[in-house]
Amino acid sequence: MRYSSNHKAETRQRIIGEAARRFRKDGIEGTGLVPLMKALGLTHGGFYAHFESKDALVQASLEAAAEQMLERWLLSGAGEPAANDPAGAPLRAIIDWYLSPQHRDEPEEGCPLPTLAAELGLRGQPSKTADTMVAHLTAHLADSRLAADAGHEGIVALAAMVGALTLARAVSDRDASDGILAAVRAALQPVEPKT
Amino acid sequence: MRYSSNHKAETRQRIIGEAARRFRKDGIEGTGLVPLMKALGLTHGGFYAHFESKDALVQASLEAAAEQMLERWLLSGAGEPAANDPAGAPLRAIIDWYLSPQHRDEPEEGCPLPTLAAELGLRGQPSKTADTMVAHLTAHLADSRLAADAGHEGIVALAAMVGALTLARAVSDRDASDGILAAVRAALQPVEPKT
DNA sequence: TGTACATCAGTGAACGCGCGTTCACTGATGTAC
DNA sequence: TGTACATCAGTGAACGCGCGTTCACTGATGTAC
Repeated sequence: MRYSSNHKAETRQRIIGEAARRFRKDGIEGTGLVPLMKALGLTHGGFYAHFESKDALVQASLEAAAEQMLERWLLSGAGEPAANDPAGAPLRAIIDWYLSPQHRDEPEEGCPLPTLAAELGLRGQPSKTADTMVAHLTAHLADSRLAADAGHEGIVALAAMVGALTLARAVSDRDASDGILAAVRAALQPVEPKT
Repeated sequence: MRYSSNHKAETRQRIIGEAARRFRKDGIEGTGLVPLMKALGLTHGGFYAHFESKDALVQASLEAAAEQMLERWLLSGAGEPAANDPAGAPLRAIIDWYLSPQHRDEPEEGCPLPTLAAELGLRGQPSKTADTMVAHLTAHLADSRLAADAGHEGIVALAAMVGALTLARAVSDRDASDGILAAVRAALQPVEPKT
Protein backbone atom coordinates (compact mmCIF):
# COMPACT_ATOMS: atom_id res chain seq x y z
CA MET A 1 0.00 0.00 0.00
CA ARG A 2 1.54 3.21 -1.14
CA TYR A 3 0.23 6.56 -0.04
CA SER A 4 0.15 10.18 -1.07
CA SER A 5 3.46 12.01 -0.80
CA ASN A 6 2.67 13.68 2.51
CA HIS A 7 0.95 10.69 4.08
CA LYS A 8 3.96 9.64 6.11
CA ALA A 9 4.46 13.15 7.47
CA GLU A 10 0.80 13.25 8.45
CA THR A 11 1.05 9.94 10.28
CA ARG A 12 4.14 11.19 12.09
CA GLN A 13 2.21 14.24 13.24
CA ARG A 14 -0.69 12.09 14.40
CA ILE A 15 1.70 9.97 16.47
CA ILE A 16 3.29 13.07 18.01
CA GLY A 17 -0.10 14.57 18.78
CA GLU A 18 -1.46 11.49 20.50
CA ALA A 19 1.82 10.92 22.35
CA ALA A 20 1.90 14.53 23.58
CA ARG A 21 -1.56 14.01 25.08
CA ARG A 22 -0.76 10.66 26.64
CA PHE A 23 2.61 11.64 28.08
CA ARG A 24 0.95 14.55 29.87
CA LYS A 25 -1.90 12.41 31.13
CA ASP A 26 -0.18 9.13 32.02
CA GLY A 27 3.48 10.09 32.16
CA ILE A 28 6.28 8.86 29.93
CA GLU A 29 6.75 5.51 31.65
CA GLY A 30 3.01 5.06 31.86
CA THR A 31 2.55 5.41 28.12
CA GLY A 32 3.17 2.28 26.05
CA LEU A 33 3.89 2.33 22.33
CA VAL A 34 1.55 -0.59 21.61
CA PRO A 35 -1.64 1.07 22.96
CA LEU A 36 -0.50 4.40 21.53
CA MET A 37 -0.22 3.06 17.97
CA LYS A 38 -3.36 0.99 18.36
CA ALA A 39 -5.32 4.13 19.30
CA LEU A 40 -4.30 5.59 15.94
CA GLY A 41 -5.45 2.50 14.06
CA LEU A 42 -1.88 1.35 13.43
CA THR A 43 0.26 -1.54 14.60
CA HIS A 44 3.22 -1.00 16.86
CA GLY A 45 5.69 -2.45 14.38
CA GLY A 46 5.31 0.58 12.16
CA PHE A 47 6.44 2.95 14.89
CA TYR A 48 10.10 2.62 13.99
CA ALA A 49 9.45 3.81 10.44
CA HIS A 50 8.80 7.19 12.09
CA PHE A 51 11.05 7.39 15.15
CA GLU A 52 14.40 5.96 16.07
CA SER A 53 13.26 5.16 19.61
CA LYS A 54 10.71 6.02 22.27
CA ASP A 55 13.08 8.68 23.58
CA ALA A 56 13.04 10.37 20.16
CA LEU A 57 9.24 10.47 20.36
CA VAL A 58 9.43 11.91 23.88
CA GLN A 59 11.67 14.69 22.61
CA ALA A 60 9.43 15.46 19.61
CA SER A 61 6.23 15.33 21.68
CA LEU A 62 7.63 17.55 24.37
CA GLU A 63 8.64 20.13 21.77
CA ALA A 64 5.19 19.97 20.19
CA ALA A 65 3.46 20.39 23.56
CA ALA A 66 5.77 23.26 24.45
CA GLU A 67 5.13 25.01 21.16
CA GLN A 68 1.38 24.57 21.55
CA MET A 69 1.68 26.00 25.06
CA LEU A 70 3.66 29.04 23.91
CA GLU A 71 1.19 29.73 21.12
CA ARG A 72 -1.66 29.63 23.60
CA TRP A 73 0.13 32.21 25.74
CA LEU A 74 1.12 34.42 22.81
CA LEU A 75 -2.43 34.47 21.52
CA SER A 76 -3.19 35.82 24.96
CA GLY A 77 -6.69 34.57 25.71
CA ALA A 78 -5.29 31.21 26.77
CA GLY A 79 -7.83 29.31 24.75
CA GLU A 80 -10.10 31.91 23.25
CA PRO A 81 -7.79 33.95 20.96
CA ALA A 82 -9.20 37.24 22.16
CA ALA A 83 -6.64 39.24 20.18
CA ASN A 84 -5.92 42.74 21.50
CA ASP A 85 -7.32 43.15 24.98
CA PRO A 86 -6.11 46.04 27.15
CA ALA A 87 -2.65 45.41 28.51
CA GLY A 88 -3.33 43.50 31.71
CA ALA A 89 -6.15 41.35 30.44
CA PRO A 90 -4.28 38.68 28.50
CA LEU A 91 -1.98 38.01 31.45
CA ARG A 92 -4.99 37.69 33.72
CA ALA A 93 -6.60 35.30 31.28
CA ILE A 94 -3.46 33.18 31.13
CA ILE A 95 -3.17 32.96 34.91
CA ASP A 96 -6.87 32.22 35.35
CA TRP A 97 -6.74 29.47 32.78
CA TYR A 98 -3.54 27.95 34.12
CA LEU A 99 -4.91 27.75 37.65
CA SER A 100 -8.41 26.69 36.69
CA PRO A 101 -10.02 23.43 37.87
CA GLN A 102 -10.41 22.56 34.20
CA HIS A 103 -6.65 22.68 33.62
CA ARG A 104 -6.12 20.63 36.78
CA ASP A 105 -8.58 18.00 35.57
CA GLU A 106 -7.41 17.83 31.94
CA PRO A 107 -3.64 17.45 32.06
CA GLU A 108 -3.58 15.95 28.56
CA GLU A 109 -4.57 19.31 27.09
CA GLY A 110 -2.48 21.51 29.33
CA CYS A 111 0.99 22.63 30.25
CA PRO A 112 3.55 19.83 30.08
CA LEU A 113 5.69 21.23 32.89
CA PRO A 114 3.75 19.97 35.93
CA THR A 115 3.46 16.42 34.64
CA LEU A 116 6.72 15.99 32.77
CA ALA A 117 9.25 18.18 34.56
CA ALA A 118 9.36 15.86 37.57
CA GLU A 119 9.64 12.77 35.39
CA LEU A 120 12.38 14.25 33.20
CA GLY A 121 14.18 15.41 36.33
CA LEU A 122 14.21 12.03 38.02
CA ARG A 123 15.07 10.24 34.82
CA GLY A 124 18.26 12.27 34.87
CA GLN A 125 17.51 13.64 31.44
CA PRO A 126 16.84 17.34 31.90
CA SER A 127 15.68 18.84 28.65
CA LYS A 128 16.65 21.87 26.59
CA THR A 129 12.96 22.14 25.79
CA ALA A 130 12.32 22.68 29.48
CA ASP A 131 14.90 25.47 29.44
CA THR A 132 13.15 27.12 26.52
CA MET A 133 9.68 26.81 28.02
CA VAL A 134 10.75 28.19 31.37
CA ALA A 135 12.51 31.13 29.72
CA HIS A 136 9.55 32.03 27.53
CA LEU A 137 6.80 31.57 30.11
CA THR A 138 8.85 33.46 32.68
CA ALA A 139 9.09 36.46 30.38
CA HIS A 140 5.31 36.51 29.98
CA LEU A 141 4.73 36.58 33.72
CA ALA A 142 6.98 39.58 34.32
CA ASP A 143 4.03 41.83 35.14
CA SER A 144 2.32 39.54 37.61
CA ARG A 145 2.09 40.56 41.23
CA LEU A 146 4.57 38.02 42.53
CA ALA A 147 7.08 38.90 39.84
CA ALA A 148 6.83 42.60 40.62
CA ASP A 149 7.10 42.02 44.36
CA ALA A 150 10.12 39.84 44.01
CA GLY A 151 11.75 42.05 41.41
CA HIS A 152 12.87 38.86 39.71
CA GLU A 153 11.10 38.52 36.37
CA GLY A 154 8.34 35.97 36.29
CA ILE A 155 10.17 32.89 37.52
CA VAL A 156 8.63 33.10 40.98
CA ALA A 157 5.19 33.31 39.42
CA LEU A 158 5.90 30.38 37.10
CA ALA A 159 7.22 28.26 39.96
CA ALA A 160 4.11 29.07 42.00
CA MET A 161 1.84 28.12 39.10
CA VAL A 162 3.62 24.84 38.36
CA GLY A 163 3.75 23.95 42.04
CA ALA A 164 0.12 24.87 42.60
CA LEU A 165 -1.07 22.67 39.74
CA THR A 166 1.11 19.78 40.92
CA LEU A 167 -0.17 20.01 44.48
CA ALA A 168 -3.77 20.52 43.39
CA ARG A 169 -3.55 17.29 41.43
CA ALA A 170 -1.92 15.32 44.25
CA VAL A 171 -4.25 16.34 47.05
CA SER A 172 -7.26 14.11 47.67
CA ASP A 173 -9.55 16.68 49.27
CA ARG A 174 -11.43 18.47 46.51
CA ASP A 175 -12.01 21.66 48.52
CA ALA A 176 -8.35 21.83 49.51
CA SER A 177 -7.40 21.39 45.87
CA ASP A 178 -9.70 24.21 44.76
CA GLY A 179 -8.33 26.32 47.58
CA ILE A 180 -4.74 25.92 46.42
CA LEU A 181 -5.65 27.07 42.93
CA ALA A 182 -7.70 30.01 44.21
CA ALA A 183 -5.02 31.20 46.64
CA VAL A 184 -2.26 31.21 44.05
CA ARG A 185 -4.59 32.75 41.47
CA ALA A 186 -5.30 35.61 43.86
CA ALA A 187 -1.62 36.07 44.66
CA LEU A 188 -0.61 36.27 41.01
CA GLN A 189 -2.98 38.76 39.41
CA PRO A 190 -1.34 41.38 37.16
CA VAL A 191 0.13 44.39 38.92
CA GLU A 192 -1.36 47.73 37.83
CA PRO A 193 -4.08 46.55 35.44
CA LYS A 194 -3.42 49.79 33.52
CA THR A 195 -6.58 51.23 34.98
CA MET B 1 16.23 -19.23 61.07
CA ARG B 2 14.33 -17.55 63.84
CA TYR B 3 15.14 -14.07 65.03
CA SER B 4 14.78 -11.82 68.02
CA SER B 5 11.26 -10.68 68.77
CA ASN B 6 11.65 -7.27 67.13
CA HIS B 7 13.68 -8.48 64.16
CA LYS B 8 10.75 -8.50 61.78
CA ALA B 9 9.75 -4.97 62.77
CA GLU B 10 13.32 -3.83 62.21
CA THR B 11 13.41 -5.38 58.76
CA ARG B 12 10.12 -3.71 57.93
CA GLN B 13 11.57 -0.37 58.92
CA ARG B 14 14.67 -1.00 56.83
CA ILE B 15 12.49 -1.73 53.79
CA ILE B 16 10.44 1.42 54.36
CA GLY B 17 13.58 3.52 54.81
CA GLU B 18 15.25 2.29 51.65
CA ALA B 19 12.00 2.54 49.67
CA ALA B 20 11.41 6.10 50.86
CA ARG B 21 14.84 7.03 49.49
CA ARG B 22 14.39 5.22 46.19
CA PHE B 23 10.86 6.42 45.49
CA ARG B 24 12.06 10.01 45.88
CA LYS B 25 15.10 9.45 43.72
CA ASP B 26 13.77 7.18 40.97
CA GLY B 27 10.02 7.55 41.28
CA ILE B 28 7.52 4.86 42.19
CA GLU B 29 7.41 3.19 38.79
CA GLY B 30 11.17 3.45 38.51
CA THR B 31 11.76 1.53 41.73
CA GLY B 32 11.62 -2.25 41.46
CA LEU B 33 11.07 -4.54 44.44
CA VAL B 34 13.80 -6.96 43.37
CA PRO B 35 16.68 -4.43 43.43
CA LEU B 36 15.18 -2.81 46.52
CA MET B 37 15.22 -6.04 48.54
CA LYS B 38 18.59 -7.03 47.11
CA ALA B 39 20.07 -3.72 48.34
CA LEU B 40 19.02 -4.72 51.85
CA GLY B 41 20.65 -8.12 51.53
CA LEU B 42 17.31 -9.88 51.20
CA THR B 43 15.51 -11.74 48.45
CA HIS B 44 12.40 -10.34 46.82
CA GLY B 45 10.25 -13.32 47.84
CA GLY B 46 10.31 -12.19 51.44
CA PHE B 47 8.77 -8.85 50.64
CA TYR B 48 5.24 -10.12 51.01
CA ALA B 49 5.88 -11.22 54.58
CA HIS B 50 6.02 -7.48 55.33
CA PHE B 51 3.64 -5.79 52.91
CA GLU B 52 0.46 -6.79 51.17
CA SER B 53 1.53 -5.16 47.92
CA LYS B 54 3.83 -2.56 46.42
CA ASP B 55 1.08 0.03 46.85
CA ALA B 56 1.04 -0.68 50.60
CA LEU B 57 4.78 0.01 50.67
CA VAL B 58 4.26 3.24 48.71
CA GLN B 59 1.74 4.37 51.29
CA ALA B 60 3.98 3.47 54.26
CA SER B 61 7.07 5.04 52.67
CA LEU B 62 5.28 8.23 51.79
CA GLU B 63 4.05 8.57 55.36
CA ALA B 64 7.55 7.95 56.68
CA ALA B 65 9.09 10.53 54.34
CA ALA B 66 6.38 13.03 55.23
CA GLU B 67 6.93 12.53 58.94
CA GLN B 68 10.68 12.91 58.53
CA MET B 69 10.05 16.09 56.58
CA LEU B 70 7.73 17.55 59.21
CA GLU B 71 10.20 16.75 61.98
CA ARG B 72 12.92 18.51 60.05
CA TRP B 73 10.74 21.60 59.79
CA LEU B 74 9.60 21.48 63.42
CA LEU B 75 13.16 21.21 64.67
CA SER B 76 13.60 24.44 62.75
CA GLY B 77 17.19 24.34 61.58
CA ALA B 78 16.20 22.13 58.65
CA GLY B 79 19.06 19.76 59.29
CA GLU B 80 20.99 21.21 62.19
CA PRO B 81 18.50 21.12 65.10
CA ALA B 82 19.40 24.65 66.22
CA ALA B 83 16.73 24.69 68.91
CA ASN B 84 15.48 28.13 69.91
CA ASP B 85 16.67 30.73 67.42
CA PRO B 86 15.01 34.16 67.34
CA ALA B 87 11.61 34.03 65.70
CA GLY B 88 12.43 34.57 62.02
CA ALA B 89 15.55 32.45 61.86
CA PRO B 90 14.10 28.94 61.66
CA LEU B 91 11.80 29.87 58.80
CA ARG B 92 14.72 31.39 56.94
CA ALA B 93 16.73 28.23 57.53
CA ILE B 94 13.90 26.06 56.25
CA ILE B 95 13.49 28.11 53.08
CA ASP B 96 17.22 28.29 52.43
CA TRP B 97 17.58 24.57 52.84
CA TYR B 98 14.53 23.75 50.71
CA LEU B 99 15.76 25.88 47.84
CA SER B 100 19.41 24.92 48.12
CA PRO B 101 21.38 23.27 45.29
CA GLN B 102 22.04 20.42 47.72
CA HIS B 103 18.33 19.69 48.10
CA ARG B 104 17.95 19.88 44.33
CA ASP B 105 20.77 17.39 43.81
CA GLU B 106 19.80 14.94 46.57
CA PRO B 107 16.11 14.21 46.07
CA GLU B 108 16.41 10.92 47.97
CA GLU B 109 17.02 12.83 51.21
CA GLY B 110 14.56 15.64 50.64
CA CYS B 111 10.94 16.60 50.42
CA PRO B 112 8.77 13.97 48.77
CA LEU B 113 6.35 16.46 47.26
CA PRO B 114 8.29 17.56 44.16
CA THR B 115 9.10 14.01 43.08
CA LEU B 116 6.04 12.13 44.17
CA ALA B 117 3.16 14.60 43.94
CA ALA B 118 3.23 14.54 40.15
CA GLU B 119 3.43 10.76 40.03
CA LEU B 120 0.63 10.27 42.53
CA GLY B 121 -1.44 12.82 40.64
CA LEU B 122 -1.11 11.16 37.27
CA ARG B 123 -1.59 7.70 38.71
CA GLY B 124 -5.00 8.95 39.74
CA GLN B 125 -4.29 8.05 43.35
CA PRO B 126 -4.14 11.34 45.24
CA SER B 127 -3.04 10.74 48.78
CA LYS B 128 -4.31 11.75 52.19
CA THR B 129 -0.66 11.98 53.16
CA ALA B 130 -0.25 14.71 50.57
CA ASP B 131 -3.19 16.54 52.15
CA THR B 132 -1.53 16.34 55.56
CA MET B 133 1.88 17.44 54.32
CA VAL B 134 0.48 20.39 52.43
CA ALA B 135 -1.57 21.49 55.43
CA HIS B 136 1.34 21.29 57.86
CA LEU B 137 4.01 22.83 55.65
CA THR B 138 1.63 25.60 54.63
CA ALA B 139 1.08 26.56 58.27
CA HIS B 140 4.82 26.85 58.77
CA LEU B 141 5.24 29.22 55.86
CA ALA B 142 2.59 31.64 57.06
CA ASP B 143 5.17 34.30 57.91
CA SER B 144 7.05 34.22 54.62
CA ARG B 145 6.94 37.23 52.35
CA LEU B 146 4.78 35.65 49.68
CA ALA B 147 2.30 34.39 52.24
CA ALA B 148 2.01 37.81 53.84
CA ASP B 149 1.63 39.57 50.50
CA ALA B 150 -1.03 37.23 49.33
CA GLY B 151 -2.84 37.19 52.64
CA HIS B 152 -3.44 33.49 52.08
CA GLU B 153 -1.48 31.47 54.61
CA GLY B 154 1.62 29.79 53.25
CA ILE B 155 0.15 27.86 50.37
CA VAL B 156 1.50 30.30 47.78
CA ALA B 157 4.96 29.99 49.30
CA LEU B 158 4.74 26.19 49.38
CA ALA B 159 3.59 26.06 45.76
CA ALA B 160 6.47 28.32 44.74
CA MET B 161 8.98 26.13 46.58
CA VAL B 162 7.67 22.87 45.15
CA GLY B 163 7.50 24.36 41.65
CA ALA B 164 10.95 25.88 41.92
CA LEU B 165 12.55 22.61 42.94
CA THR B 166 10.72 20.72 40.19
CA LEU B 167 11.79 23.23 37.54
CA ALA B 168 15.35 23.45 38.86
CA ARG B 169 15.65 19.69 38.48
CA ALA B 170 14.16 19.61 34.98
CA VAL B 171 16.20 22.39 33.45
CA SER B 172 19.45 21.41 31.75
CA ASP B 173 21.30 24.70 32.13
CA ARG B 174 23.05 24.72 35.49
CA ASP B 175 23.13 28.52 35.81
CA ALA B 176 19.44 28.76 34.95
CA SER B 177 18.71 26.10 37.55
CA ASP B 178 20.67 27.97 40.24
CA GLY B 179 18.90 31.15 39.17
CA ILE B 180 15.46 29.66 39.71
CA LEU B 181 16.36 28.59 43.23
CA ALA B 182 17.95 31.95 44.07
CA ALA B 183 15.04 34.00 42.72
CA VAL B 184 12.40 32.08 44.67
CA ARG B 185 14.62 32.07 47.76
CA ALA B 186 14.84 35.87 47.59
CA ALA B 187 11.11 36.21 47.07
CA LEU B 188 10.24 34.06 50.07
CA GLN B 189 12.31 35.38 52.96
CA PRO B 190 10.44 35.88 56.23
CA VAL B 191 8.52 39.11 56.56
CA GLU B 192 9.58 41.26 59.56
CA PRO B 193 12.57 39.28 60.84
CA LYS B 194 11.55 40.57 64.29
CA THR B 195 14.52 42.91 64.20
C1' DT C 1 -1.66 2.34 -24.11
C1' DG C 2 -0.21 -1.78 -21.58
C1' DT C 3 2.87 -4.43 -18.82
C1' DA C 4 6.78 -5.31 -15.38
C1' DC C 5 9.01 -3.69 -11.75
C1' DA C 6 10.65 -0.84 -7.68
C1' DT C 7 9.10 1.58 -3.70
C1' DC C 8 8.10 1.79 1.13
C1' DA C 9 4.30 2.66 4.90
C1' DG C 10 2.50 -0.43 7.50
C1' DT C 11 1.92 -5.61 9.28
C1' DG C 12 2.35 -9.00 12.76
C1' DA C 13 5.09 -12.49 14.94
C1' DA C 14 8.93 -12.85 17.73
C1' DC C 15 12.96 -11.47 20.91
C1' DG C 16 14.75 -10.73 25.72
C1' DC C 17 13.84 -8.27 29.81
C1' DG C 18 12.18 -6.66 34.28
C1' DC C 19 8.12 -6.21 36.54
C1' DG C 20 4.70 -7.60 40.71
C1' DT C 21 3.16 -11.56 42.75
C1' DT C 22 2.82 -16.59 44.36
C1' DC C 23 4.23 -20.55 46.77
C1' DA C 24 6.44 -24.80 48.37
C1' DC C 25 10.47 -24.87 50.99
C1' DT C 26 14.30 -24.26 54.64
C1' DG C 27 16.43 -24.21 58.95
C1' DA C 28 17.77 -21.71 63.30
C1' DT C 29 15.61 -20.90 67.41
C1' DG C 30 12.05 -20.67 71.32
C1' DT C 31 8.89 -23.63 73.68
C1' DA C 32 6.71 -27.90 75.57
C1' DC C 33 7.40 -32.02 77.71
C1' DT D 1 18.65 -31.19 81.97
C1' DG D 2 17.75 -33.14 77.42
C1' DT D 3 15.01 -34.08 73.44
C1' DA D 4 11.12 -33.32 69.94
C1' DC D 5 8.50 -30.24 67.82
C1' DA D 6 6.24 -25.88 66.17
C1' DT D 7 7.24 -21.38 64.49
C1' DC D 8 7.95 -18.21 60.81
C1' DA D 9 11.41 -14.74 58.50
C1' DG D 10 13.48 -15.40 54.67
C1' DT D 11 14.65 -18.35 50.17
C1' DG D 12 14.52 -19.04 45.33
C1' DA D 13 12.16 -20.82 41.36
C1' DA D 14 8.29 -19.91 38.75
C1' DC D 15 3.98 -17.43 36.86
C1' DG D 16 1.92 -14.20 33.40
C1' DC D 17 2.33 -9.71 31.64
C1' DG D 18 3.55 -5.58 29.11
C1' DC D 19 7.41 -3.32 27.75
C1' DG D 20 10.78 -1.49 23.74
C1' DT D 21 12.72 -3.19 19.80
C1' DT D 22 13.66 -6.13 15.51
C1' DC D 23 12.67 -8.00 11.13
C1' DA D 24 10.98 -10.67 7.20
C1' DC D 25 6.98 -9.70 4.96
C1' DT D 26 2.89 -7.52 2.17
C1' DG D 27 0.62 -5.21 -1.39
C1' DA D 28 -1.22 -0.81 -3.49
C1' DT D 29 0.67 2.54 -6.19
C1' DG D 30 3.97 5.46 -9.05
C1' DT D 31 7.42 4.91 -12.57
C1' DA D 32 10.05 2.90 -16.50
C1' DC D 33 9.83 0.82 -20.70
